[in-house]
Amino acid sequence: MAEVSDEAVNRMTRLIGDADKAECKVNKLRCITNKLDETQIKAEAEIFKAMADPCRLKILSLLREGELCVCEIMVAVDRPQSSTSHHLSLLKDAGLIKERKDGRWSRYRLSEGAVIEMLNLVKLMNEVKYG
Amino acid sequence: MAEVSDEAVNRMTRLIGDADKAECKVNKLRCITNKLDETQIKAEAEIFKAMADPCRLKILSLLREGELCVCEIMVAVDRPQSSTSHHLSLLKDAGLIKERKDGRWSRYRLSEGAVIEMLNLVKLMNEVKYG
DNA sequence: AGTTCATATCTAGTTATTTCGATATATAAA
DNA sequence: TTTATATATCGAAATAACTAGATATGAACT
Repeated sequence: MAEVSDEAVNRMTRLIGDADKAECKVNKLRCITNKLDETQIKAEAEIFKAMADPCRLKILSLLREGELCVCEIMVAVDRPQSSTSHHLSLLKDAGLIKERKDGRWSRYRLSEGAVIEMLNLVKLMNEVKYG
Repeated sequence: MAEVSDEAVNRMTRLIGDADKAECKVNKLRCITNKLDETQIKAEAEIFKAMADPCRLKILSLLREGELCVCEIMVAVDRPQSSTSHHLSLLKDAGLIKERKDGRWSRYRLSEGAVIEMLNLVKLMNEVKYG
């Protein structure tokens, strides 16, 4: 009966008592995670990674006010040009901001869509946590 | 007139031409970021950090199905106990999940509130990004 | 008290990220 | 075509995060 016979099933059997039920439970749990597309999960993690930095969150907040070029952003966040540019390219790769070349300037703006909602949501979550 | 006389203003002056206008612009930009509470921004970044890992995203997805104990989660995500436990404590510290002690078991569930919305939002963003 | 089992914490090795100066690219003006 | 300026990219050092084995804690059972 046991098709998935491994440590996990043994452990689950000790937990539940019945070996068949245990195997069933393990299969069910594995089934949920197997259904999750590994590539998609990674891509989603990348989006969160891009937002997981104070400086980049500041940049996103700034861009809520409108389009800005790198030299304006670096002044606002008070970081050297290379750092600012690097953060911007991470945000761009994650799809959170868009770039528009304009002569020697690169002007950045928020991507249309869910970025602002995301910022609002996390603010809310934080308020709930402390508040 | 120049109260904030530094490199940033000089740079902005070269950009804009007028020194007073430049100072004004720098002040305005700095004002936006200064208004952002450093502590709050860091706390928000911590929340995103907690979500910025494929394994932890899997755990959160799992917990959408309901409360689970560590030994069930470690089976589902196929990681050793210590790693699983570590990820769970990060998620808990970020306020994304809640713990309930039950004998020798620790049972975890999603925090009420915006966690699910966040997961839905990032999924949407990813779909928009690729299509 | 001793044993067992679920979970947490510690530790060290590895890998990823952040940071910023230096350099490269590219546009525009002289 | 030289010069200046805005931005990107490189490189290397510092820091942080992830991983997993080993050990510790703590509850339940004997």
